[in-house]
Amino acid sequence: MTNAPSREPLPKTYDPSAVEERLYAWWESSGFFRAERDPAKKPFTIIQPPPNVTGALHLGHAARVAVEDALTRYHRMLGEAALWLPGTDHAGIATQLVVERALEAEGTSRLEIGREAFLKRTWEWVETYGPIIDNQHRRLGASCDWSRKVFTLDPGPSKAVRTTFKRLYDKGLLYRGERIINWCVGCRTAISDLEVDHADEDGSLYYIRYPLEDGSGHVVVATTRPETLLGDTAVAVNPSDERYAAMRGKRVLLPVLGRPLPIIEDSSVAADFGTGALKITPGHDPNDFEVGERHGLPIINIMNADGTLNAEAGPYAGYDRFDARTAIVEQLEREGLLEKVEPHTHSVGHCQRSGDVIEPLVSEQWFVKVEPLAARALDAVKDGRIRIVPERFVKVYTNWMENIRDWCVSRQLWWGHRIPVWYCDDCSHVTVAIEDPAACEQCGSTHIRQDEDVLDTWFSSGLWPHSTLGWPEATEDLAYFYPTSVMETAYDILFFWVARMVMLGLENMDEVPFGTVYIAGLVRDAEGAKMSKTRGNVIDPIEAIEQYGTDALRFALTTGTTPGNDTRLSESKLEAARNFANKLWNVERFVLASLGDGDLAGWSGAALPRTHREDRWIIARTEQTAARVNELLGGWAVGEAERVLHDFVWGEFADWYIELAKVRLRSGDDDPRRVLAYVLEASLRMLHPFMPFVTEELWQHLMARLPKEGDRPETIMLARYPLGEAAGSGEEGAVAEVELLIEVVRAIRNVRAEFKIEPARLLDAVVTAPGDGLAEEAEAIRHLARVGTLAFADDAPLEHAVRLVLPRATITLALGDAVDVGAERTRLASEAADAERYLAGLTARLGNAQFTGRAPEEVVERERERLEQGTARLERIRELLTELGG
RNA sequence: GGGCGGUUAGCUCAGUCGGUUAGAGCGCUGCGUUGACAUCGCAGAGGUCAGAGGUUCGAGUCCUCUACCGCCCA
Repeated sequence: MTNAPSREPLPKTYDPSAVEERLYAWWESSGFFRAERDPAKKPFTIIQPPPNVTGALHLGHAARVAVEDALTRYHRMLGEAALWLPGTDHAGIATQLVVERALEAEGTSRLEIGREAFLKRTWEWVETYGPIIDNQHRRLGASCDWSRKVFTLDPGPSKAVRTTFKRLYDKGLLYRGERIINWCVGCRTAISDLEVDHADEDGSLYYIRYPLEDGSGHVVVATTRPETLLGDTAVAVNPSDERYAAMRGKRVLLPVLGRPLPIIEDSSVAADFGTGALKITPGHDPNDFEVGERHGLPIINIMNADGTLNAEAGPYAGYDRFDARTAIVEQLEREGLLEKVEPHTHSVGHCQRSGDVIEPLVSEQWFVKVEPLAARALDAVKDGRIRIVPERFVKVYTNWMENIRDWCVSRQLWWGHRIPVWYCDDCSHVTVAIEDPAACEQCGSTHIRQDEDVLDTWFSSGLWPHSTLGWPEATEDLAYFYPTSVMETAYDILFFWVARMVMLGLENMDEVPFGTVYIAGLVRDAEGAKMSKTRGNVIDPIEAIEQYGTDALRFALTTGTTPGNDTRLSESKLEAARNFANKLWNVERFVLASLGDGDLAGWSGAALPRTHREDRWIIARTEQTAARVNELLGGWAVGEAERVLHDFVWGEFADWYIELAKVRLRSGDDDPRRVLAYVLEASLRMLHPFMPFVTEELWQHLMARLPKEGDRPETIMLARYPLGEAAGSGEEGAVAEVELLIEVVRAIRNVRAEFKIEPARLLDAVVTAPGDGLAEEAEAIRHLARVGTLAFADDAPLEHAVRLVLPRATITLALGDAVDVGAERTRLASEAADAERYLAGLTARLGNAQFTGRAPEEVVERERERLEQGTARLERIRELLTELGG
């Protein structure tokens, strides 16, 4: 693999497709991405949030990659041992559903082919689709260490899962119990509270009469789910509810089934909801389950795993849950037990994966007792060991941690980490082990069966920052790279993932998993809608890359964005980013063409020419930009750093320095050659983390033309990031002079545009300004503002001329007959009015003793200078008005 | 019900410690093929920083309230 740049001149426009795959292959095969442990270096570690192994990357992933890669490349260029560790997630439910769907299309099912064949089939699927993700990452330019890539089901992470399970079990933090859980009939598994999406839906509130057993009347209960009455084991009222005082101790008869139910009193019943009497169904409602526990009520489960009713439902056994509701309501109506039906909006839980309505039901599952884990996780954020960016998410995190409930971790799936628990048929002992046991640890019987279920996928991803580095083995990687530096992820998985990593990281490692959590926003389409396949507004990152280039996509996704806020991606943003890459390309084309054959020694900084103010100005601005960019990146403000770089490269270097340099090069001044090389090379390095491909390509071409100075690595990836330590200090004079020059040029161009002077016509000008600075820039002014004869004098004739009064200079432009004295007078009068208003404000401020006394010295000083300069300018405008007879 | 965010130019968004006459991209208007770039250049228009009150010498930025939009949790 060679990356020798061609000697051909660069094409007129940047063509990413001619560059990207070649450079990536070269980087990868050269081992530039590999992180080496080096005690002399500071480690910088990012563990990549593992995407679903069978999925495809979407723009959200692309945005994550853009930021993580930028941070990794930046820290690598700072000389740190930068590790970006890639991985994929087996994504239990999602993957199993995909394979089940494929089986369904073939007319079979997982139950038909059995567990072993199903798993074999799923592994085949993973092997087929898994590499897609990796290749998409390569297209995105991800500089991750492929040699360390991990999959959640690899032996290492699997052992980490089992080890964690056993440790938590031994500590009593993992238990098996009958609890009410969220059951998804589509996925046929329990899911955790977090995997349930709640949506308000229009339903009905049914008022049902439960006759009193003694025949003395009835109690009316209100419910949104009448079919669950089949599982009722009580009716409850609030003890302070006088309406029901007479019912105390009585029993009612359950409609349909005729089962007698006690009337119980529980303070959790809201007297103002419905009738104040509540049916209690401990087997199918989370609140009722708690009421049932308090009152020792029996639990009746009326439902099968597929959502049909079981034998407990009596006449309705075998009915689908929704059909049962209709049928039962009809029966109640027939029997006169349905008092009324009111429209009612209530919150209905749906499975995040399948969309099915969730059934709360009682089931035996494994739970993690999270309270003790959460307490430590809370402290880690409160005491600053973990910093969340942006800070407002601390509150969200804290609030969740403080109200946490036990985590149901068993899933009735086949795809995933099988629960490392074996039940003994002989003595019923439960054996929990890291290695598969051959016999019951208590009685030695070989009649043991492993738990059928697998663990929640988040259980394994919760271990990710340490399991990927080798835990539970005490590897050198773990010792060196843990705790990791930053975890970047979108806010939608703050609880799912970040919170669990903190809890489990602290539990296993006794140390936080990362120092910073960088919370990103979501990527939306141009209209602000969430991208989704059903909505059809998904932009495929690979298509965007093919159309605009990887650098453009990355730049468009991240520039001007801010952590935690959503961003919109549109064609126009992609175009703007592509144009910027092309601008950079053409800046280099100009620089290369300008280098000539002369001696360029000193270009890299040590011996740069620092005599001409223009050179001093752009060198200072380069340093200031670098300092600013480092400051911003230190505060994780990636988007703002990119904007600063964009504005510097385009708005200062290309628009002004290059245009000024052209003038000097034409007049035989060689100094700009080295300065151009220096500024461009530094710009490429500064931009490299964000636009890796175009900067590498241009850097290689540039380096081929420049004498070797200092350490020159093979790749820009390993070049040192500019720090801008000098920050342009001592160059304030040069900077101010060039800024004045720019003002003068702009002012003249403005007049040319206003008066519609054709470009070919040169204007004569007289400039009045203190000092020699502007006079030395005469050539620049003449060329950039298209001035013919340029004189510097204290005075100039006003006839057929326009006079521009700038804060630090006055320009008199000969315009011939185009000048209308009346219009000039009006223009100047309005400028004078503006200036007066401005000066009045300044005078008032400076006249205020509170201001001069309390404001910092430099602020007051600055205001004084403004007042002085503004006053001088106003005087000149007034003189001019007098001259014009105004 | 509790919490969080947003409201800044026609559109999409920046704006870190409170300190110029508030910025960028896109769009818009006018001019333009001067040897890096028309994926471009030059010039310009466009803002009561949602509203009200407060703190401060000074508020887009801090505090309180209100309105609308969005999200999270229950």
